[in-house]
Amino acid sequence: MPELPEVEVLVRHLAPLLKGKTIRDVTVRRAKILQPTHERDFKQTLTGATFLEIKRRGKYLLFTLQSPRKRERILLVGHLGMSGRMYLQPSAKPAAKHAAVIFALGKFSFIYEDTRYFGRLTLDPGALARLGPEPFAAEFNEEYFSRALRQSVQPIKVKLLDQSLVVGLGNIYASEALFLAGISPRTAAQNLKPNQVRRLWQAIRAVLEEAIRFGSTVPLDWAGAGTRNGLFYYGRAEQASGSYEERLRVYDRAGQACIQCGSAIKRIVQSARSTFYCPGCQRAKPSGASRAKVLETVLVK
DNA sequence: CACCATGTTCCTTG
DNA sequence: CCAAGGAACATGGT
Repeated sequence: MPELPEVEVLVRHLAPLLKGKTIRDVTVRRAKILQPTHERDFKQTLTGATFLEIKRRGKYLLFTLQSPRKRERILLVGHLGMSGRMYLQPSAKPAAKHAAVIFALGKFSFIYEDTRYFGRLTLDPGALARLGPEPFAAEFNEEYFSRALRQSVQPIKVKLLDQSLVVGLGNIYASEALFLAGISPRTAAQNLKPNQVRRLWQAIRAVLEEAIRFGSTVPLDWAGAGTRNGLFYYGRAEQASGSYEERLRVYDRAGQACIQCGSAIKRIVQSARSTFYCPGCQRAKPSGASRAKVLETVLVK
């Protein structure tokens, strides 16, 4: 369940539940998830340690723990990959089929589950060094963004997935941000006009912010079975469940009418991944005036 | 059976 | 050395 908003909401959910809790026992069912940390070190370091703080960096979860013996602090780095989940459940309940790591905390256990095992739960912070600025940080300003885009010939959609440019966007929110900004996903990054760069910069923050707000107000079933559970970006799944409005404007809506102009949403493949966009609102050569209307309304909220 | 899936890393190519 | 493209990772849903 990755992409920044989902991780942010998860971190806010977990923080009060984990703070102050001590790990009494560690069960590793899939050592692959710990790489490059070895299972032995992992267990030895974390058994007896107490959770102090839980934060987010990009799509990574950062757990700071207090070592039982030494004064040293421990940094546990988590990433959900494509299908990872984290939640607490009563210790008596048997762990899920794809539970990769189980931390016994006493009455409850903290579970890291991952069907496809693409995620990580490791003591190695190496991946963090390659990350670009946080989208809501001051370093991510228009000047920085514009300069970085000027150096790339890649299609803008592909470039937005590059976590060294800015962290947090994934395949869903990259398409959503481009729709809000009224920019074609095929445009080479370096060919964006200054006003497009500004709109995109605003749109990135707007989509992520909107999604965090949505995820914070929706009841989420973190540990339940099925395809949902904290996957609040699935607008259609939520709608099927009853009370939520559709939230995604273009993602996974190929063939449906654009909410802004009525054109049929298109699906194309870029870098072997699906991109969704509106051929009416996101033209390579912008001509009309009816663009970025939705962005305006999102910015106002 | 075929194709698709929220992500990142590694290898190859230019 | 760098940028870009694609395969690989592993499992499940449709």
